[in-house]
This record gives sequence, C-alpha cells and structure tokens, in this order.
Amino acid sequence: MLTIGNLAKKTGTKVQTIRYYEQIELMPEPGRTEGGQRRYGDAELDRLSFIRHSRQLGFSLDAIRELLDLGDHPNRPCHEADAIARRQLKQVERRIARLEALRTELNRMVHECSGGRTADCRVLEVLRDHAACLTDHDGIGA
Amino acid sequence: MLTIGNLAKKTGTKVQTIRYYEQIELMPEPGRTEGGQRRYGDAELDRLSFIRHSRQLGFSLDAIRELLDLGDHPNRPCHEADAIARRQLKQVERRIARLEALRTELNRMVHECSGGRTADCRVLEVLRDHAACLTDHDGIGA
DNA sequence: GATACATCCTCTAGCCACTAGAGGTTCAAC
DNA sequence: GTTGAACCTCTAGTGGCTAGAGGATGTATC
Repeated sequence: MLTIGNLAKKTGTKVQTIRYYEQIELMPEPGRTEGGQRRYGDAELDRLSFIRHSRQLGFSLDAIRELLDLGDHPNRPCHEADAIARRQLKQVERRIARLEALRTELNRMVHECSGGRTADCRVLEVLRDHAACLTDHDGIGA
Repeated sequence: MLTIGNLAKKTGTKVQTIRYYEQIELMPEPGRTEGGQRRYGDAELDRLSFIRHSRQLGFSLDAIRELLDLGDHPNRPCHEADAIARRQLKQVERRIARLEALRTELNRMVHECSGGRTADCRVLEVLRDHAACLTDHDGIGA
C-alpha cells in the first residue's frame, strides 16, 4: 500500500495533481486509513502511470479519459484508440511545422542584431515591421 | 479613428482580447466617444500589431511588455531585446526537439495498430507499457 | 424623427491543467 | 510521549484568453 507521496514519487506526479485527478474523477477514490489518509494499490499505480505517460505524449485529459475507457472494454474494436492517436499525431505535426517557422524567423532576428542601440535593433524592427504581415491569424498554436 | 471591432479585424484579434490587454495594461486606455465607446488611432494599431506578431512568435505577454518598454527607450543598448529573442529561440528549439520525440513515438503507435480489438491494441499497449519508462519527469513542455 | 439592428459597453465566470498556500491532523520512528 | 515529515481540506491563483448576460450606443434607412 502506497501513500500519496510515494505514489507521486513513483510516477513523477505532484501530490496535488493526484488529488486533482481524483477530484475530476480521472482517478478513482482510493481507500483510506482510519485517520483518513489515502492509500493506493497497484491498480492505481498503473492507472496513474498510464495517465502520466499519455500526458507526456501530449494527450489532453479528455483524450486520456477516452483511452482509459477504451482500455476497460477489451472487446470493442480498437479503431477509436487509433483515431485518438492519429488525431494527436496530426496536432503534433502541425505544432512542429509552426515552431519551425518561428525558429527560422527568430534565428534571422537574432543574427541580424548588430548590438547597437535599441533604436537600430533588428529584433524590435522585425517585430514592428512584420506587424504588417498578419495574414496568418491563428495564433502560435503551440 | 477605429472602433474596437475594426481594430480587431485589422489585427486578427478578438474584441474581448483587446479589452483584456487594456485591463492588464498592455494596451493603453484609448479615447472614447461621448457615449463611451472606444476609439483607436494609428499608434494603437501599431502597438497591437506588434503585440500580436510577438505572440505569434511565441513570446509571453511579460516578454512582450519588456520588448515594448525597450522600444520606448531608443537610446538604451539593444542587448536586452536580443537576449529576450535568444531566450525565446532556445525555448522554441527545446519544444521542437520534444515534439519530434513525441512524433516518433506516436508514429510507431499508429503504425503498429492492427485494427483488431482494443485488447490487442498497440496504442493502448504502448501507453501502458511505457508507463515503466517514466524517467523523464518534466512533462510535455510544449 | 423613428426604427432597426449591428456593434458596443461592463461584469462575471469559465477554460485547461495544474500549482500554491493556509491552517490543521495523522503517522511512524525514536 | 514527542518530534517532525507527510498528510488532510479548502480556497485562490496561474496564463491567455473566451463566453455570455443584460443593457447602451451608433449608424443606416425610411
């Protein structure tokens, strides 16, 4: 039986985050000691590990909820899980593309900075001038 | 003189966002009509464009505040603006690296899915199995 | 001048995924 | 029995917006 602190350590989660997951019903209510402290078993460890790994892969808590639900029904066709993963992959690819464009622009900014006064600063200039190029209005998306 | 709605259209910002920027003092309080509606001039259009472009480049509102401040003091040395841009560039590069790792893993998951039942689903399996590899405990960072 | 109606106003609350802190209790070791 | 780390609940805050209620204003048309 694990205390919440030990479960936190084993999964690389903060204690408050575990309680938060319980509050939003992503984690089940665990057993308690007589004094009211939470105690966890292996099932909870597995579930939380799954959640954390999915979070590291960028899945939203809602997507994780779906995935957990799918895992609970082993006889259903798996194309739903596949669809969630594909959706996630697409999102990741979009973010990468967007960030690579940013990198290019930032690189240019940084390399053109002459180190003079701010009046001549390319960084500020680029930021100011590109103000005109706001054709792409969907934010940084990352 | 622009209404808030027209300023919003010109800069690809939502009306509420402009009012939010005013509230947090990133945008100045504009002039008003007799009836109390906001009216904007070119200075505000420039400033908001600068803000939006910086946001698209991934700068935080705090960083933008600094940049705007630097722009207001043209005789100061520009290494501060440069430092902000460099910091931003580093962050973007870290995000890209992280996302590329995710892409690899998601790709593997998706390509190994056989389309059978969830019981055999590679997507769920990978998520479950990699639960063990939680050595990297710093979140998705993106 | 009246009317319609799009746009504006303020204010509050919500989103995601946590995170922090106050103020108090329990557990395990010594 | 005492210490002190870890636990408890509860509330509020983070960033960067976004949504909606309920009402006022501005402008075009008749």
